[in-house]
Amino acid sequence: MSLSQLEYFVVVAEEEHLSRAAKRLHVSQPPLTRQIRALEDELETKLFERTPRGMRLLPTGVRLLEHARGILNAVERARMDLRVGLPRDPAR
Amino acid sequence: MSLSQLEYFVVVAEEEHLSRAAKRLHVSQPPLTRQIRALEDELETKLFERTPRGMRLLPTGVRLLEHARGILNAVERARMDLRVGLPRDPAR
DNA sequence: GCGATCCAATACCTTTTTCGCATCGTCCCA
DNA sequence: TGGGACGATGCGAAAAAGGTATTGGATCGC
Repeated sequence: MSLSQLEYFVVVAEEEHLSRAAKRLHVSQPPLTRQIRALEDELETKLFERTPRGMRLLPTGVRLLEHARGILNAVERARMDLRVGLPRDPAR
Repeated sequence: MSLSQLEYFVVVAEEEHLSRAAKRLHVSQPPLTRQIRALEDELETKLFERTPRGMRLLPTGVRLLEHARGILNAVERARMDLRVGLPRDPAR
């Protein structure tokens, strides 16, 4: 599980569509297919149901989506917090 | 910033020593040097002070350490939560 | 039914990243 | 001043990620 896989996963989950997600992520569709599949393989769970219209989240996917957003937000908070010169508690 | 970089960082911070950290992580020392440096480069901050005895966390590093542990714990919780068969709320 | 269309999946190759081994430079101490 | 213990660096190999082209399959319009 990598952070980019989680980013990919979140966008695919939001778009319910690999090609649109790929466009949003500025990558091509095949890597997305592979990374999503790699995620499913590693977690030993299907995250999406493949339909002729696109990808629909399965219940396990919904659960991962919450986790993934939390993790990515935490990463973003860390980045913000470390931004040079920013004191620990600017209000004090 | 990648999850493995954060794992590396946490262990180096705990050991205050690249070679010992490398042993714990089952990698060799050079990749550790490089990944830590890559992290510092990306965050545009020094995380460790290099001493003849090893590596000592700088204040920014201490801050990142808290974030890193939180993120890695969140990842671990996600993994646990997705483990097959585990219902959402086993108590109900 | 049948071709066109729109999906995701696969094959194949290229590029990027990561890793390990060997070695270096530096500092400290006996 | 020589040896030992650090982290840093050079370099070639291995692994991971990405891109283009293509395939397979389901649906829709005619």
